[in-house]
Amino acid sequence: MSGAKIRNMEDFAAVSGISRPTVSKYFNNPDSVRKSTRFKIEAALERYDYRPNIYAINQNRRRTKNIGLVVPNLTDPFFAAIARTMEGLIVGAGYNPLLLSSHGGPEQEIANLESLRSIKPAGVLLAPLGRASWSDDVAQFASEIPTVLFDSNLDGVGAAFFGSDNAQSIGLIVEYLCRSGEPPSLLEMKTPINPNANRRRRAYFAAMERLGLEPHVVQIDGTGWDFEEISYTEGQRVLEGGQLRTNTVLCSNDRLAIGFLAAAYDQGIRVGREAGCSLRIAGHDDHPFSRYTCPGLTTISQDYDSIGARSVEAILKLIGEDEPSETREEALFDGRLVMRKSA
Amino acid sequence: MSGAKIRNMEDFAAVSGISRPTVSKYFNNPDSVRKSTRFKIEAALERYDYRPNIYAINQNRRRTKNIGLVVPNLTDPFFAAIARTMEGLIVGAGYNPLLLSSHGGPEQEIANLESLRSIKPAGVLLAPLGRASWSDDVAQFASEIPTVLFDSNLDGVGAAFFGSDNAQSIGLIVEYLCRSGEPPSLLEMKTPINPNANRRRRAYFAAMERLGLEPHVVQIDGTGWDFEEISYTEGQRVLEGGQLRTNTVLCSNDRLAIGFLAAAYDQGIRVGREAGCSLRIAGHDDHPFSRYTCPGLTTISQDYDSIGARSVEAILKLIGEDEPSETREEALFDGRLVMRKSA
DNA sequence: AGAAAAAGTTTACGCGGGCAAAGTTTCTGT
DNA sequence: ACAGAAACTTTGCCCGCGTAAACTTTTTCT
Repeated sequence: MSGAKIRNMEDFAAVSGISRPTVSKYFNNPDSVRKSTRFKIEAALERYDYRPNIYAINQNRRRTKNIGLVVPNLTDPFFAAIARTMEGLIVGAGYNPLLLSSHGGPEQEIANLESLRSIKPAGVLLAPLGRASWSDDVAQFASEIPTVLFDSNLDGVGAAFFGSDNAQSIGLIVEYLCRSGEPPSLLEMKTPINPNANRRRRAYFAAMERLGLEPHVVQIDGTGWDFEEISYTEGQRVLEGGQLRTNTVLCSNDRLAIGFLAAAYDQGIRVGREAGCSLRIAGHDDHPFSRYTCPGLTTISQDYDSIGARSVEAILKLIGEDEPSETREEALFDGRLVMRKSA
Repeated sequence: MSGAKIRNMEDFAAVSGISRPTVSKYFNNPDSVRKSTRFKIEAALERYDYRPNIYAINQNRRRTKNIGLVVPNLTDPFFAAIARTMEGLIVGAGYNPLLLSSHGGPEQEIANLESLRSIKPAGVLLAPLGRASWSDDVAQFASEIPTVLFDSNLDGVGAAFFGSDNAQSIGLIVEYLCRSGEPPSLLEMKTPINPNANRRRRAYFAAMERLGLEPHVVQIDGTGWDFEEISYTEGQRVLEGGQLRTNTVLCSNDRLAIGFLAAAYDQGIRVGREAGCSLRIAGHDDHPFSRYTCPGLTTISQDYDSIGARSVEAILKLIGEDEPSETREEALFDGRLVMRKSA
């Protein structure tokens, strides 16, 4: 790096021996200039390490190179993980991801979208809060800025949705549980935040019916996102009150299962499918921590990779199009049974 | 909202009946204008909902209102939690947080800083990777942009550092363990990524010495950030090989403890301080899941709130100053013993 | 080699606001 | 009521880059 101070593209163009408009062209697409000039510019780049001013660039562009990535709750390792993979894909496509967490509140979700709006993102990937979301506001946003939903759906909102096929995955684990032991009760929150919870309940009913068994749902009280705490506290009550009809419980998600597992442990109940165990617990989502619960949690692993990849793919395609296509793309991916020792 | 389209501050100034420079002043600080004009502007704001263009604003400002927040790994709930509290504080102070995760790699850490640099942040809050960090590059960055370090320190880098007092916290838990049972061995990774691990080892030695006991360290192999996996796998070896000198293990952090707990469970070892238990396990950090391990993990709760608050406070002060003060502020906060059933 | 095509250069303007200077109006305090 | 301070208005330039038009140079191809 030389001593001369490069303050802007003008200066940089001067030292590289290329005109400013051409330099500008280079930064927008290095391949759009002749090879020889590209080399000149890149040579200068090494000597002076100049970078175009992002704010000046974006002021004049309609579409920036930013892609918003909004998740309900980064504290939940599930979302942290999926956000991470999507971030990688976005960067790989030459865009700049902006990660925002709604921290479980619809106000924050809308605030995030508003804050993204002022950044003029090329597109937004949104995992909505679900039932708690202010759908109308989200829909309004999605109608103005290319938006793809993932994880949980809001009917008709956004240009596409990718998530898990709860019917398939719940069917899979219910069948497994019935095949290998007593049929499961379903443990869920009475007022679930996430619409997936409702889909899972319906899937549970369908699966049980298919097997000719009577479904049994245990609903626990509690609001908010502190799932483990809720199922830990309420789980003790469920266990003490003998609310379970069989020795098997399918929790609507792993975080509930983790709390329930702790509740069972505290009551001295041995969990697992081995001899000497009096309770089987299964979950759904394959939470990063589920591998290290005691015993390891049998669960469903969602196909994060596909969901992430397809979502990013869709938003990129959407960005590329001039006018939004009329059809809303929707795809559900199969879950995979992860057998551990809890059930 | 009226029909007239407001395209810029000029238009908005017109409809609000105030001159553009004064409107500009208002947006920079609503209290800097007379009350009557503020009302006029705010009235217009309700009718037209105009927002200044962020890019145009930042292009001309020396210091933007952005504060970078870089953590080593958002997948780690510990950092997710602390990032969340800091985000709140930053927003509360009228700044705009930009959350970035280094995903455990020094390249990504530097890439994050570089990407922040081009955004011209007012300041940056950085929890460095630690030993893995490219210190020189980080130091270079910190010398150009107001930077405050937290969680793990890099000597002399940045204007301030806030973290936990490992000497105090490790002393506390070692004393508790010795008082309540057999003295602990220390379980840690052979090549820890985080410099806190080294401080904790030294603190362990010091505490044991103070109590007139002989320290005993068990170092396990493994690289990367997949702590649970490492201690789960290696923990089995440790337990089988009888590498423990007593029935008590202090893990360098909760994530290691979680893996080790799972390893013990798999071997049929009952963990806890109750009768019938043959192993006590303690951790450090009070990981969000430590409450739901089986049994609940006895650990040290770091004073996140203070660390977060002081870090944000420091960066705001730093931003406010014209010239950086010469002295590097450094403060360590006490940990709190969290007693659960594992030890 | 000659001509068309491709790429680069000059020149000029615009984006949406920050900011400074000079002048005008409105608000304080006595 | 009046002076001085405070706040506001006008005017005008600047930031750093995108981009268009008109023209010149280089490349490519028959």
